[in-house]
Amino acid sequence: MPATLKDVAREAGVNISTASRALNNAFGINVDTRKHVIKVAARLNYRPNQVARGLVTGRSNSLGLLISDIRNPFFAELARGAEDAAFNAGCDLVLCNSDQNAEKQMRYVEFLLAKRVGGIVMNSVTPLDEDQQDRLRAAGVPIVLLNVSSADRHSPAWRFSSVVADNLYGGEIAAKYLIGLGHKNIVHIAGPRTHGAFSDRASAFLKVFRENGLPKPRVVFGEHTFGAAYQSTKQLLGTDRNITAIFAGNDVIAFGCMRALMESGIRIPEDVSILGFDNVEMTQITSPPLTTIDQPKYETGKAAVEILLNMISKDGVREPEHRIIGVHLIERQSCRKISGAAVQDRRTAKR
Amino acid sequence: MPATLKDVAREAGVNISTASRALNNAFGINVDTRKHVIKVAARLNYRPNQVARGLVTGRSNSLGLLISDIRNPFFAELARGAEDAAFNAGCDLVLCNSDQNAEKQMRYVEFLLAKRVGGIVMNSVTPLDEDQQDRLRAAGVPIVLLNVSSADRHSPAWRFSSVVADNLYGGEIAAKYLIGLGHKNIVHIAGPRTHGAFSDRASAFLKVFRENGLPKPRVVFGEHTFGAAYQSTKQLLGTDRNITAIFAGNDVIAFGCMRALMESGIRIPEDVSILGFDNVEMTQITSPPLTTIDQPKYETGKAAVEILLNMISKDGVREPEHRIIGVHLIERQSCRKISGAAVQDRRTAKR
DNA sequence: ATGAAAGCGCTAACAA
DNA sequence: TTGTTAGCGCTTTCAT
Repeated sequence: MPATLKDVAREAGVNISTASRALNNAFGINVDTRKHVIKVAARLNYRPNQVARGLVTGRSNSLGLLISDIRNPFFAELARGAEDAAFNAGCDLVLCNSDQNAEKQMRYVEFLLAKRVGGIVMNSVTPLDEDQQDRLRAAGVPIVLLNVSSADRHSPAWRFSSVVADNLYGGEIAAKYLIGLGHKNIVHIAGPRTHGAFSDRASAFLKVFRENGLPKPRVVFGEHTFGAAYQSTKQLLGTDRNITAIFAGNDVIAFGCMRALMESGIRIPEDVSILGFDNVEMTQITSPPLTTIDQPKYETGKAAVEILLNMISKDGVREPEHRIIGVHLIERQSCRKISGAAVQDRRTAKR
Repeated sequence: MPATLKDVAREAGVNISTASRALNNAFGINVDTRKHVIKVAARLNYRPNQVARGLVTGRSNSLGLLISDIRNPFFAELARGAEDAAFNAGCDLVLCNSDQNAEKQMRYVEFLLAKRVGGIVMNSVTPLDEDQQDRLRAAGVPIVLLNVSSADRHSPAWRFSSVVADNLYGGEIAAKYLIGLGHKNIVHIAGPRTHGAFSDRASAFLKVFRENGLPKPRVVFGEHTFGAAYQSTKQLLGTDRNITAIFAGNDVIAFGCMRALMESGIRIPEDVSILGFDNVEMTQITSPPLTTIDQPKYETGKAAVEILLNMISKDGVREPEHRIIGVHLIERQSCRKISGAAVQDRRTAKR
């Protein structure tokens, strides 16, 4: 239905390849011819068929973004950063929600591969088994991983690029902050243990206690959703009423905790302190505003597609690139000092 | 680099068209031949090139989703509904953030058209001028509009399909609810006036006052962002300290208002009541939990791509399809009764 | 049931 | 500077 290059060429009275050159402003073409062709193209409302172009050039100018769920505000921000970067480079972004489910994730990958996307930004690959990971690697498409575990990243088999927040450092400052506030009965409500970001935060968190000879806090792994966190907290409250602080694996989990606490008539931070992770926009408007650990989400998405684009351009075999995004504590009002405790001076600028 | 159909055919010792038939489980092919071809294809890790297939079949199995900003939780939910529906139909979704900017929106459309997407789900087209709208229509691609104004929808020139929340009814119940609670000094902080959803809510809201001979509430149009709403509210507070209720154009706006109120030491709902719109997940965890008007977001996105898919399948000229999604009040704790007022019994089940 | 051949819309040598 | 030609990887007549 739409006009083709052939139509333009015929209408302009030139050869199809001349028309192609005119429209792609290549060298070696008469200025007037070009002007004429362009005018004809405009009149016919010609739009170059990217599908056909992709077939011959072998490049598809589309990228895949494979995350667990766009409804998670963390991923929404990240996706926006990714999309902006892609758009600036003339690429489009195909959105895929895997729900962190290995089978679904793999189906999406196959899907993207079949579409011949130029590259894929995806959640950590850890839910995938060895076979699946091998197939991924064999596909030969540039891949940038998000939320990789540092453990994975140092494994010799690791050949993908990655961009991750400094979750180890984040877990560490979380522990130190809560300990510094004088809390003794702390629980860490984490996300799925298979998820690099959460496992790193948890292990670094625990490490601080271990290294200081402090009793090991309880850790509850689960889905990183509002509902799951709500349930976990409710359950926790049934067995232990002496908790004074909760370190949530991320802000959404923190929100779920807060909800459960509120419903049980427990005050924040008077009765229990809550510390989040991510610094999602909504943390500013909860009551009390959530103290949390900020990680630049938009920049993470942006960096991921920049690396991807970079890998695509130099399409030889390249060393994978790893980028670590810094995190820092944002003190708001959801954590309180236990009386008598010495508080460290690690106050951070409130943004 | 990846194996092609030709490779499979050669390796299997059959003609390329036989291989094609075998893989597409068409009729008229020997069962054993098929099995053999399939096995070879698997061994070679063959993945049919959708780009090439699209070129010959003329259909691209990708859809475009053009919204203002995925970071808006409303759109994130909607996008998820859209993506799920697309995936179930074997299509992929290209994500585009227009920032509700006409020029950017148009560039994205051109982009999607050049990719020969099968159809586009997009925000209302109202920021676009007549010329642009005509070009859109002329492109001949199925389009489903979101957030259309009812005014637009009844205009004879309107030839696009649409799915919209019942914003008129929403604005009406908002007004009646606040009036019923006894509020006299109400402000409506709306989104952009060019945006159908917001203009409908505002006009229906005002209509109730007009029809009841009540003084017209002030309406402030602006961006539908946290920051803009925060600013508007701050400004409002500078000029008028007697406000008792705010009807926010959507939940994100409501969050911005709440933040500004909190900072000014104004209590919700003791000093001022706040009513939102959308029933975003976070409304449950604000303090107090936000009373708001629910609209099914996931379903909206889902319905939009279903209509799109429907239009694509019957690719003749078809009557545009319009779907209206019901809304209803969710009473939580951000609105209070002004003493002495008669409260209507319009309590709705808390979900 | 299978093969041969044309062509989708475009780019990219190679000629002229 | 322009035209001719050969594909990119696939589907789809039309023969066989």
